[in-house]
Amino acid sequence: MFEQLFKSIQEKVTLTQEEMEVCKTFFIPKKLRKKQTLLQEGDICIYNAFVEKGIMRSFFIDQKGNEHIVQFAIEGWWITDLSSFLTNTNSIYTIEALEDCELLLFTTQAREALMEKIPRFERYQRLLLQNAYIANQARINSALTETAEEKYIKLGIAYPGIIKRVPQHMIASYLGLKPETLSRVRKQISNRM
Amino acid sequence: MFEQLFKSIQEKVTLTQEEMEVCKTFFIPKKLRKKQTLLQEGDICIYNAFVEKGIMRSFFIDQKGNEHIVQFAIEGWWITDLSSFLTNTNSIYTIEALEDCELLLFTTQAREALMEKIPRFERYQRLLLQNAYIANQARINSALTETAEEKYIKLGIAYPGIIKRVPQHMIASYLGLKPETLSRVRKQISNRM
DNA sequence: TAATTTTCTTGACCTAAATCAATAAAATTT
DNA sequence: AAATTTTATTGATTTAGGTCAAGAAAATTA
Repeated sequence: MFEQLFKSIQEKVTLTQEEMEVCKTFFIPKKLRKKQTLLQEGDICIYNAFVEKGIMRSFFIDQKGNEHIVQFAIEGWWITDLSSFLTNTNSIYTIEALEDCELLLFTTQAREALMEKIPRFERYQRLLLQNAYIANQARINSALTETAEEKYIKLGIAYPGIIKRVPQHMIASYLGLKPETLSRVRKQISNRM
Repeated sequence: MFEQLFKSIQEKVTLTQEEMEVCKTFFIPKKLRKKQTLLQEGDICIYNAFVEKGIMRSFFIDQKGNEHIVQFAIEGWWITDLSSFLTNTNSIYTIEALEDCELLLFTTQAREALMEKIPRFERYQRLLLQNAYIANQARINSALTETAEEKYIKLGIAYPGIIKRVPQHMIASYLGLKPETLSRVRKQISNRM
């Protein structure tokens, strides 16, 4: 149940066996079936969810009624509405399982308490936030500079696992493209090979 | 010299008079003339810069030779290449003064040391990172959902000071538009009023 | 204040991606 | 296995914003 989580933590900081045992008690294991939601738009996001198994997505609907996927999370990744989670405000995102999932839920309080108890855990959390920030920065630059084809190819290189496991129209949504456009982009790429 | 900085800190955490004095010793005051740079693309960004006076920008040039402004920073804001600063890697951004500026420079080491010495300062730093993350998230959503006109109007509402102080083609660059497009957008808006 | 550089505007035209519409193929559910 | 829903493809057309080019107005510098 905790393999992925400890793998993720040990990549960034070192915890003793004892600390890892303490750690476990702060997480709530939770199974979600495909299409079930962890968070509904408008609610306050009280969990940061670590994905042990399966794949999740967060998305929102804009004023024009278009759905936009904000993030995918596969095994070993965290997913939450960080803005809502950190500042206790209503979420604009919905978080949903795309496959049957096994999650480890981490509440705001558990997070505070565990950071208090295990200082190195705070470092882990800070590094996660840094990485999330850097990934977002890259995504802004991508949205501003790349063509549809470049975006798709780069995503395929960076996260081949996601492209294989997620319906194509959701990849399109994540990249800010229409499904028809992504279909055409893919055709063009394969025509050239 | 430190008014803006302490104002920024006190908005988020409370420091004693003594702590503020300690704080001061960790910053390097630096004046930059218009067009001078704090960071050149390719260098490692060793400073997080706080703007006491003036206005700074960070930008990069993409493969196609187009310049993209990543951030503006006016009085009371921080500017750096966070990715380079936090992970000690070569920067892809250049950071430049758009007006004569007074900065307070904060090195990686000073940051670590001050966070060690004044724990509440670590909280301030964490809150800054959170805010930066949330702002970036909003910017991605904006890039993905808004028209040129919406982007410009929202920027004007959120940061009227920036629109007034920065050349229009730089606003365009920040919004991911061409200067001609922004000029036309502005004409359309004023025609309707 | 003349010269240069930077900034902004406008027109004509182009293009990448969106939109609308129709099918077809897969996957799920009954 | 039939019915339904989800997913993907393809064609015709539109459109928001980009590109190219020229000129004017401001701001800087000499």
